[in-house]
Amino acid sequence: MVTIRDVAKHAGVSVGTVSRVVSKNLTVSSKMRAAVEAAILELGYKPNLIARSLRNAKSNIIALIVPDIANPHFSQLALHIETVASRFGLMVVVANTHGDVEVERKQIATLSTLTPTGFLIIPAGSNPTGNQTGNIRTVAVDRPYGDHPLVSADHYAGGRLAAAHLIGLGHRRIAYLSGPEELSVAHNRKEGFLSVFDEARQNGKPDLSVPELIAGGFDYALDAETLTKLLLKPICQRPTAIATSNDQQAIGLMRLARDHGVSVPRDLTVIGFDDVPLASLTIPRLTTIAQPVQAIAERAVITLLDTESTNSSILQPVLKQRETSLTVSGWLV
Amino acid sequence: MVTIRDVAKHAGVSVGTVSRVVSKNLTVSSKMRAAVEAAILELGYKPNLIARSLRNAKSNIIALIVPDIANPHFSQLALHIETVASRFGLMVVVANTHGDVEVERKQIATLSTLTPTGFLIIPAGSNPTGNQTGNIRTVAVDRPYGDHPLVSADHYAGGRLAAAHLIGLGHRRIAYLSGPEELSVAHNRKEGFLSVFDEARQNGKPDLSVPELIAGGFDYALDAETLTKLLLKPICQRPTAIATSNDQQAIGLMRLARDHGVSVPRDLTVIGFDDVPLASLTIPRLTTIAQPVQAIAERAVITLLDTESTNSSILQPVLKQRETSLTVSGWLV
DNA sequence: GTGAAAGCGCTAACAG
DNA sequence: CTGTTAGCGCTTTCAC
Repeated sequence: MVTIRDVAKHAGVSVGTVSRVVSKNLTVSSKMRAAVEAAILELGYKPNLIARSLRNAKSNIIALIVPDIANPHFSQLALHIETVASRFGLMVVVANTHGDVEVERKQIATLSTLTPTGFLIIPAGSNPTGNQTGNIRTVAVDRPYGDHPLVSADHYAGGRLAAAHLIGLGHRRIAYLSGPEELSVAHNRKEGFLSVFDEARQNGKPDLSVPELIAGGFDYALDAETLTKLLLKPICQRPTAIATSNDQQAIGLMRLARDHGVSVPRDLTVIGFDDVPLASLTIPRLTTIAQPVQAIAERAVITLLDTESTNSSILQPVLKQRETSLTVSGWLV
Repeated sequence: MVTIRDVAKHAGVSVGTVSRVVSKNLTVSSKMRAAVEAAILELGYKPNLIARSLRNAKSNIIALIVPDIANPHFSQLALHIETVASRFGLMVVVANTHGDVEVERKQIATLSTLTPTGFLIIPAGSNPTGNQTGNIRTVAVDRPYGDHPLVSADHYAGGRLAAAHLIGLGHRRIAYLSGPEELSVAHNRKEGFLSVFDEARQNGKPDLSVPELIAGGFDYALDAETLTKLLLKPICQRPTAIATSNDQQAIGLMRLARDHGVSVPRDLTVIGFDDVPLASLTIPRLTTIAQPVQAIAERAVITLLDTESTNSSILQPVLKQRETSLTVSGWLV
C-alpha cells in the first residue's frame, strides 16, 4: 500500500504538504502542488479512507437502513441513493431490518461504529423507537423516524389521488386493501383515500358508501381468504373497484382475481401505489400512484449533507392511469 | 464517544486488557474480565470499527459490486448476502456499475480505500477486465471475474433444463431470446439450451430444427420489432415456444405477446430464467429455471471468508413448471 | 507557505 | 496474566 509518506518522500516534501494538496486545501504553492500531483500519479496513491475517517471522526459512508432491499420499491430507492451518494464521493452501506424494530436497533448500533456521515433510514415500524442514532446526522425516508427530517412522497395526497380517480370513473362500491396499520405510510395512504369519501358525502354525494377496508400486509402475500370472499360476492354487492396500498398488493390481488375468474379491469378495477418498474408490464398494465423515487433519493442525500437543515421534504405523487382502471360498466351496478 | 481508555480507567485496568476481552482473546483472568465487562456495559462502550480497521489494515466490510441493485434477481442476492454477512459481523457496502466496465473499475478503486475484507463482484461485462482488486480477497458471483473463485448457478445446465422441458412438451419450432452475448451468463445459458438440440438431432430426432435466435438485452426492454415480426408469422411457421434468458425478458415477452393477441400459453409457451419472486404471480404464472439464490449468497460469503480456498462453487438450478408452458397443441403444428 | 509532531482509537508486541 | 507503548495513515495545529 502506498501511503502519504511515500508520496511525500517521492516528491521531496513533507507529509503535511501532501495532505494539503490531497484535501484540496489551497495554501500550497503551485510548484509544490505540481510536484506532489506528479508523485501521486506516478505512485498511484489513493488516500486511505479508513485512516482519514479515524482522524476526522467521520467516514465517507452513508448508512442506509431498509426493511428489505429485495422490495422493488426500496431497491429502486437504494439504486438512486447510491448513485447520488457516489456523485458526492460517498459510499453506501446497506442493512436490512426485515421489518423488525429490534434488528433495526442492532443494525444502527453496529453501523454507528463506522462513524458514518449519516443515516438514511426507512424505519421498520412505528414511530416510538425513534432515536437510536445518537448525534449522527439522520434523515428518515418514506416514513418519519423520531423527529429527524423526513423525505418522502405525500402518501396522504397519493391516497386522495387514488380515491378521486376511482370516484371519477363512476365507481361507487369500492374496497380498500390497507397495509399494516402501524406503518405510517400505510396509515396515511388509507386516511387520504378515505378523506375523499368523507368530503364527497358531505358535499351531496350520499350514494358513495364508505369503502370496505381489508387489512393486509405490505408484500405479495395477502389475506386471501377475506379477499376471496369479497370477490365471490354476488355481482351487485361486490366492489367494482379495489384500491391497494402498494403495487405488490395490487399484483397479488390481480393474481387472486384471476384465480377466481374475476376479470380485471372488466369486472374489477384495481389501482396500486408506488409505480415499481414492473407495474407497466403486468397484464393488464397496472394503474397506480407513482412516487417520484429519483427525486426522493436525491433530496434525501442532499438533506443528509445539509447538516443545518431541519426541514422535511414532502414530494407529490402522481397518478399513472394504465389499463387496470375503467369506467364502471352499467351491468356491475 | 466512549473509548477503550474510558473503559480501562473505569474498570481500573489497562487498555491492553480491555482490548483483549473485547477481541475475545482468552488470556485474561476471569475477575478482570468481569470488571471489564461490567465497565463496558455501564459505559455502553462499542469498539470503533474504523480504528480497529486502521490498525488491522482490514475492515469488517464486504464490498458488493452489482450492475444494478434494482434488478430483482440482484436485489434478492444482495438481501441474502447482507443477511449472511451480518451473521459473521460483516457489513456490506453496495456499489452499482450500471453495467459499465469503466465505472466498475472506478468503484473498485474507490472501495479499495476502505480496505474491505473482500470484494463480492457481479461483473459488469466480459472477462478481460479481470483484476482490479489487487490483493484484496475477491469472489465472483454469477459470472466469472478474472481467475477469482466463482460462485454461481450452473447456467449451462439451466439452459439444458429449459430445452429439455420444451422438447419434452412436444415443441418443435422453438425460438430463443438470448441475452447480451458478451455476458458469460447469457452465453452459457444459450449454449446449454442449444446443446440439447444438437444432441437430440444426432440421436435421431431430425425433426427438431435449430432454435431461432433473437438477440436481446437483459432487462425488460427487448427487441420489440423482431419479436413482433416473429409473433405475427403465420401459425404454421410461428414458434410454439420461446425460451428467454431471464425472467424480465419473459415478462416483457408475455406483455408483447398479449399486445399482439397471442395467448400464453395456449398459442405460445414461454419459459424464463432466475425465478424472481414475482414469477409466481404473473398472469399466467411463469414457468422458469430457478436459481438457488440463497445458497449462492451463503456460499459466496463463505468462500470469501475462507481465504485459502480457491475453489469455485457451481450450484444446480431447477425447473419450476408453472402455467406458461404447455404441451404443444395439435393445431399449432 | 511549509515542516514537524501530536494524536484519532485500537491492537500487538514486549517486558515484567 | 497484565501493563506499557509503538504505530496503523491521516489531518491539523503550531512554529518557523
